[in-house]
Amino acid sequence: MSDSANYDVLKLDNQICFSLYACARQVVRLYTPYLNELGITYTQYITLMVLWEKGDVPIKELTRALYLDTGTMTPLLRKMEQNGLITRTRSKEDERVVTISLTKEGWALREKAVKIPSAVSGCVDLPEEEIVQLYQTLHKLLKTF
Amino acid sequence: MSDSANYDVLKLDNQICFSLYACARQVVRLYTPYLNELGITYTQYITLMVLWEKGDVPIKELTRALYLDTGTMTPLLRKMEQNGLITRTRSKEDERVVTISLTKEGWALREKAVKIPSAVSGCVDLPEEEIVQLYQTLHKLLKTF
DNA sequence: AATATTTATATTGTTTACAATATAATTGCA
DNA sequence: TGCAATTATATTGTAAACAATATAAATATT
Repeated sequence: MSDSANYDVLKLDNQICFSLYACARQVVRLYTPYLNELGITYTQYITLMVLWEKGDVPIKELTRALYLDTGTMTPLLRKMEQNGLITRTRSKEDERVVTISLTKEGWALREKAVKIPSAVSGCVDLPEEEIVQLYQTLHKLLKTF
Repeated sequence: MSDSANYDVLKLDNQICFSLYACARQVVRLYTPYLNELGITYTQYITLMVLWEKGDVPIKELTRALYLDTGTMTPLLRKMEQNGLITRTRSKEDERVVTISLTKEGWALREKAVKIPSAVSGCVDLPEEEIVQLYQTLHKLLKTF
């Protein structure tokens, strides 16, 4: 078998990782036109989701919730601050901690954003049952990391 | 309900897109240490997979197979060319077309890469059945794009 | 208390990722 | 034939994404 090693495992179609990777990018792309209307990117959108839900959040908690690196988070938050969506406040109890808060503009975007999920889910053509199953599996997988 | 609009749809946990996005990045990360040993990135890896399977491939076909943009593909291929993994040949029948071929080094990587899928799948802690289901759903979804 | 370790954030450098636009070759059609 | 669309690739500009490292504050340890 040395010569005719079975390379089937290296076929793209057999890679669950690739389908995850490609699907994720395509689905994010479905959001883009809606997010453009709000003047935000997808990563900014999910950051806002955490803030809308939890209020003031330390950067550390944001990176954990979004599975992102500080090297991604720092410039992202700088941009959002420039755009007037958030503010940074250094904690007084622990000077290392920087807490992110929404500005009035940041809160206001929520009203518009609330229409996005249903608009996008209309673009995903899968039976409800399968979506639920997908959702559950992905969450289970996510917890193993 | 105007005032107490239901913002639950904007919770991160309710976003199938987010779980896709986060899972994809985490799974890609599982590959990184193995790919580092081969001196390639994940995107280079999936590009190589197409080439290993199909031989000479026009750029157009690569972008289609990988769901990537030419703005991503061009610098990626330039890098792989610099690293001696591939060559570019402009087609004689159609001067617009550039065909990518593997060099000896590119082919040689296949021997080492063949061990990666099983190594990584050992890191994914999900029942076989659920993985199959996930795989099928993702492929179905991918075809809708 | 002094030092080592840990923790939270920031910085640097490299590689994606993609929209928008450009360019050049090919095809379609009036 | 001649010119308008189409097609394949490249370029530009912006924003992620992450490893590796740096920095400064807090905590633990001797």
